[in-house]
Amino acid sequence: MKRVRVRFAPSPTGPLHIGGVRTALYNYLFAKQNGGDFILRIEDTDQTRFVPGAEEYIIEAFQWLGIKFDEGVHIGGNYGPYKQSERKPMYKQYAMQLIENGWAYFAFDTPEALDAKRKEAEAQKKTFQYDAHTRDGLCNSLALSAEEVTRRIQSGDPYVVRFKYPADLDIHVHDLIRGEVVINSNLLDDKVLYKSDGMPTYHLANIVDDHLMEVSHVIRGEEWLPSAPLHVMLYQAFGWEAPQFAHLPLLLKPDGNGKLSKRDGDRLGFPVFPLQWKDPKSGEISSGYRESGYLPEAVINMLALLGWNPGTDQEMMDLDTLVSLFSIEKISKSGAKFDLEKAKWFNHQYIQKTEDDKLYPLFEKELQKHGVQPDKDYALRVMRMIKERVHFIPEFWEQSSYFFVAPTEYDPQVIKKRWEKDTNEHLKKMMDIILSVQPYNKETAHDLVMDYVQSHGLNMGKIMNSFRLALVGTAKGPDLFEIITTIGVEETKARVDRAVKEIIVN
RNA sequence: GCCGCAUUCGUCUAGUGGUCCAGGACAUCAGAUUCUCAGUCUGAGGAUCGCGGGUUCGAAUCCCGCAUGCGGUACCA
Repeated sequence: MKRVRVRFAPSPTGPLHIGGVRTALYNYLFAKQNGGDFILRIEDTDQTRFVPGAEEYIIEAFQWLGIKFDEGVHIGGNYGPYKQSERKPMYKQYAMQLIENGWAYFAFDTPEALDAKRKEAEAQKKTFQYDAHTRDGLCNSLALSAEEVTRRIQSGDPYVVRFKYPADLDIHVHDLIRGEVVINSNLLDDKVLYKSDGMPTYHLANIVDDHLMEVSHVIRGEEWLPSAPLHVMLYQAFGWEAPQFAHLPLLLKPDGNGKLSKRDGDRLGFPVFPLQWKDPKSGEISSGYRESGYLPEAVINMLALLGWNPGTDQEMMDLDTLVSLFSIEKISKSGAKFDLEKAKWFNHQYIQKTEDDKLYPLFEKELQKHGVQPDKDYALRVMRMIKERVHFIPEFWEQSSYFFVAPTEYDPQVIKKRWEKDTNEHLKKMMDIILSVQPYNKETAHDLVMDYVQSHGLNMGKIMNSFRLALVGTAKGPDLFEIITTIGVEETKARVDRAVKEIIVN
C-alpha cells in the first residue's frame, strides 16, 4: 500500500476562502487518519494575480485553526521547493517531453486571433474549440512545416504548448465521491499546458508536482471536476500512476444558490474568511472568524459537518475525534449552504466547553480593548457568571462591562416601563436594608429585601428591574443579588445614589 | 449554446428494496425556570423524499426521461 500523501494547494491571490479551509481540513483529516503526510504547496503560476501577503495569510490562518502541515513552503520538506514559481525551471522539460512523445504541440496563435475565432463561432451560435477538428487550420506545429516551426521558435516568436487530445476517446475518471465520470475527448479543448511567459498552467504544474511529491490522493473542490479528464490523460501521457481523485461539493451562499463568495459575508453578516483581511490595493477590509469572536475549534467542527457526517448523531467533535471518524465515503455529493445560526450554536457550545484558564486570556483581551485592566480573580468570577450567555467573544464585554465600569446611561425604555414616582424612595430604603446586613450576606440581604417589597405591596417586576437598571443600565444580566455581591455593597450604594439623582419621573 | 455534477423538513443531514405514512441537529413555536435578558430543560409543528414514467409483491432507495440548480467551457487557479 502506497503511503498516503495529500496536499492543499492554494493560489496566493487573496485571503483564503472558508471553502478552501474546508478542503484543507478534509485533506488533513484524511492524511492523519491514514498516518500520512499533509503538504502545503503554493500554486503561484499566474504572476499577474499574485497578491502580496496572501501566502503569509494562509499560513497564519492554519496556525490559528490548529491545522498542522508535515511539509510545505513555510516548513520545508524532502520534496521541495513547495512554491511553483521556485520550481519554474523544471516544468519546461516535461512540456517538451510531451511534445516529443506526440502528446502535445507548439501553438503560435495570438490571444487576439483566438478571441476572433471565438467571436466568429459565437455569431454562428457555435462554440470554437481548439481540438482535433480545428487544429489543422490554426497556427501550430501540427499544421505548420517543421522548418517554419523551428524558424518561429528561433526568432523568438511567443508560443504555448497545448495538450493533444486523441480524437473520440472516452476518458474515465474514477472519483471517490462520485464514482465513474466519463467524457468524450471530442468535447474537450486542447488545453494550454505551458504559457508563453515560460510558466506552466495549473494543469501541467499540478500533475508534475503531484507526481514528484508522490501525492496519493487529490482531494479538491468540485470546480475541478471538469478538468479531471485532462489530468487523467496527462498522467497517462507521462506514463505515471495517477493519484485517486475526490471532488468535494461546493459551499453555497445561505440565500439563494451559488458559490459562497467574498461579498456574501459582509452582506449577510458572517465572515467568509478565517482571519480578517485588508486588501492591499483597495484597503477594503473583510471580516474574519477570528476577529468576529469564533473559537477555532468551533469553526473546524462546523466546517467538518458542512458536507460530511460521521453517520451517527454525534455533532460535537474536536480535531482528533474528526480524524478518527472521518471517511471520504460519507462526504455528501451536493453543495451545502452555510448556516450562520448553526455556526453561532457551535461557537456557544465551544465557549461552554472551553476550560476557564484557556478562555480567560480571550476575556482579558476584550476587557483591555475597552480600557479595563482587570484583577484576575475578580474578572474570572465575572467570566464564569456570564459565559453561559455569550455566543461570540466580543459579547464578553457587552455582557459584563457594568462589572467593571458603572453605567452612565439608563435605558429610557426601561425607565418608562418600570420607574415610578416613588421608586427613588423605595430604592433608598432597600439600599439601607442591604447596608444593614452586617456582615454582608447574600441570602439574608435577598430575604430582607423581598420582605420589604412584599410588605409594601410593591410590584416585584417594577421595583426589581428599577434596581437592576440602577446597577446595570439596562434590564439584562444575571441574578441581581449575584451582581450586588460581586460589585460589592459600597459600589451598589454609589450606583443607586447616582441613579436616584439622575432618574426623575413625574 | 455545449459538457459535467447534483436534487430528502427553512438549513445541515440520516437513510444503500420491506423495521420509514422518513430519524437527528440548528432554526421556529409553546410550556417550565419568574426581577430582566440570555441560557437551560420539556414538548410541538415542519419533508406525499424535484416531477413523470417504469422494474418489483413492495422504492426515498434500482432504471429511463424531464425540470431546476450549480460548476466548467481563459496563455485563472
